[in-house]
Amino acid sequence: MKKVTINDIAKAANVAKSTVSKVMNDAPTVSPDTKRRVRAIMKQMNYTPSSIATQLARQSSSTIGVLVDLSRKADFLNHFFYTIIGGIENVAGPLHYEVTISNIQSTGPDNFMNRLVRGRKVDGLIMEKSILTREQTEELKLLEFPFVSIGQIPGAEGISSVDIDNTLGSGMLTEHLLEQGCRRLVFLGGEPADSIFESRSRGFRRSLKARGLEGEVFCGEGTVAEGCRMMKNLLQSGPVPDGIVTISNYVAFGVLQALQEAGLRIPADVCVATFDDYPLAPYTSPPLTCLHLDTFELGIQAASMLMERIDGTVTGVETRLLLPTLITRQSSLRQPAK
Amino acid sequence: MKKVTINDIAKAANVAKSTVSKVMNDAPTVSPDTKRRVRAIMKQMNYTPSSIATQLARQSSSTIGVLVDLSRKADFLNHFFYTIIGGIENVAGPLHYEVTISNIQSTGPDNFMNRLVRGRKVDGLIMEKSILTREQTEELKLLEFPFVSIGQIPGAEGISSVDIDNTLGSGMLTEHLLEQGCRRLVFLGGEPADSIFESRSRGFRRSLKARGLEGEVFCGEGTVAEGCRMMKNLLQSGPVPDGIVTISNYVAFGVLQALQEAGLRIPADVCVATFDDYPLAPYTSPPLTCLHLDTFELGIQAASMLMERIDGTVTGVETRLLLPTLITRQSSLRQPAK
DNA sequence: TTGTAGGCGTTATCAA
DNA sequence: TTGATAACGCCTACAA
Repeated sequence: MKKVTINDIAKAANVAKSTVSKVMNDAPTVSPDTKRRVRAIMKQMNYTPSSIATQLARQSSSTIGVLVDLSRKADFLNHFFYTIIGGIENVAGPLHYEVTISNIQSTGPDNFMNRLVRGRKVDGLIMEKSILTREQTEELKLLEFPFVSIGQIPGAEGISSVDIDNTLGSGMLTEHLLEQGCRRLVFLGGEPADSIFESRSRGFRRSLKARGLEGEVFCGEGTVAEGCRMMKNLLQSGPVPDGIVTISNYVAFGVLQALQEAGLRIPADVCVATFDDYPLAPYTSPPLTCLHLDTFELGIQAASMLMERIDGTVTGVETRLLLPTLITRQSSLRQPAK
Repeated sequence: MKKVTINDIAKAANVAKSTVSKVMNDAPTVSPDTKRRVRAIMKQMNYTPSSIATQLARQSSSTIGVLVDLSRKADFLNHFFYTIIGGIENVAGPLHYEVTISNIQSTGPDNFMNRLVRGRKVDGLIMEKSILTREQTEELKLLEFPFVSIGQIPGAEGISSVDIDNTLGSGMLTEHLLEQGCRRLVFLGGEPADSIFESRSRGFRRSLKARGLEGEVFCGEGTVAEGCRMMKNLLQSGPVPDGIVTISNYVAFGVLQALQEAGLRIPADVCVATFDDYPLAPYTSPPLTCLHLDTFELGIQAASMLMERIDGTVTGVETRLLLPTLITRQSSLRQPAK
């Protein structure tokens, strides 16, 4: 596979290589005639320009980087990664940008800041909210390097981000349960350190307060086992709640188990509604009422925000919040909708 | 952010830029003294070499491409993508290779073959078995372009690939059920056109035959609903099987539902064992016996095979098969292991 | 409308 | 041990 370069084309077409270059970029200062001729030769010789040489000449990598922490296995990203990447590629591709995945290893001088940012391997960066340190975000801002966070970074101002509107989302779940006649609501969450727990539980409390009600919030590991344990505790101590909002499908699954073991009827005795809509959620017994999060759109928005910043169209800080969708199923439907 | 180049360093250090280059590559023909001096200046001026310029000079992109079809939503990759990428990055990263994800859109002259392969944007390619056309694989072979397939391509010879040993895997599941005393076994699969169905059902049949037994094989869409439907059909027509091997967690989930609705006891009346080990599998009722597939290792093997071919260490065609792991849970354990 | 020449930031090959 | 100098393959004034 010997590579044919712009020079070969120039020779074969009997023109200067600058003319060939102009043809490739469809410059208006080239006669239609030579354009045709050069193009024919390019096709005939099976020529494709070297993207690397173009990048060097243009001083742009035409690549956006997606930074992940591959050492974290049970990540939010784990389940949504493919879809998010799909969304990103969906806007980057048509703009002739490549998407590269980079593991963020802080080890040595080979870290992403040097490799990708200073080494100009990428023109911009997208990452999950919690993988950058404070210093790293500051450095990126200082370098005026374009980047967009997926998920809002709590406490960090001046960073553009896209996120699901978690607070609104738990409001939707909560109000749905209230509409179904629930009055003693409980929110079962995950890791308290995770900012998602904060925003979701906040929406829960706020919705209740708007109706003059109150509800308790619990947190744990966010696993099936933990959801089950938390629910069992609730059943033993104090009055049994009649509506449960959970932070994830895992916790919801544990809750369903605990309730069934206790012989409670769902949704007659207790309604359950949860964040996330995993593929199996329609098939639990009973099927789970879920809040669907459009992660493909999350990727699209993140990438389009980034592209705006890369080409300089937009400079300011911006946060876009996406609306979740409530999907009602049996676990919360007391009077089946018609 | 004004960029400091090799020239700036050369000037500041009072040496030729070729010397600076040598220092960067730790050439033995540079005195330790100047090395120290140049390095100090590089650090002081916060210099990082331009990877693009390096790539052009070295005629290598130091990038491997992962080709996916992002238009296919419910893909095998959907669930394992993150882990596979993790494995790939795990070998590419330390070798200073970047990993870029590319959507395979055949549209126009902007297809991957031109953009990535001919445009030399990547040094090699990894893709899922079924996204390349026959012509494309032939063209890659013709160009002697390094690529590795995840999953064996049925009928296509001369392509290096990594795969789970599916035939062996269904053998493991089948024999496990036989050991538990099952005698009337059935295999419930997915799309018959998918080569995975072929290899997995083959292993099922082969295992039974080795013991002088036979079992029926059914196929469908591979969804929960379809699994449920297939199982119900089985319960109505003919003798009820006492052991079910399913091609995926989805089908298994449907099977569990059907069996429970029919009032059959698991595993007393019917045992269930399935391919794949999704996060919720330990929490179904009863917990599912699964065949765990090490997708991280899949990524590792694919990437290391590719790297061998990129640097020319290995040239021949090779297929690596990975051993799955049987994880026994209640759905198939008649006499609880001690 | 086309061609010439220099630049993008490295690496590599020789001389010095 | 170092330093010119020419690649690498493309883009972009500017000149013809």
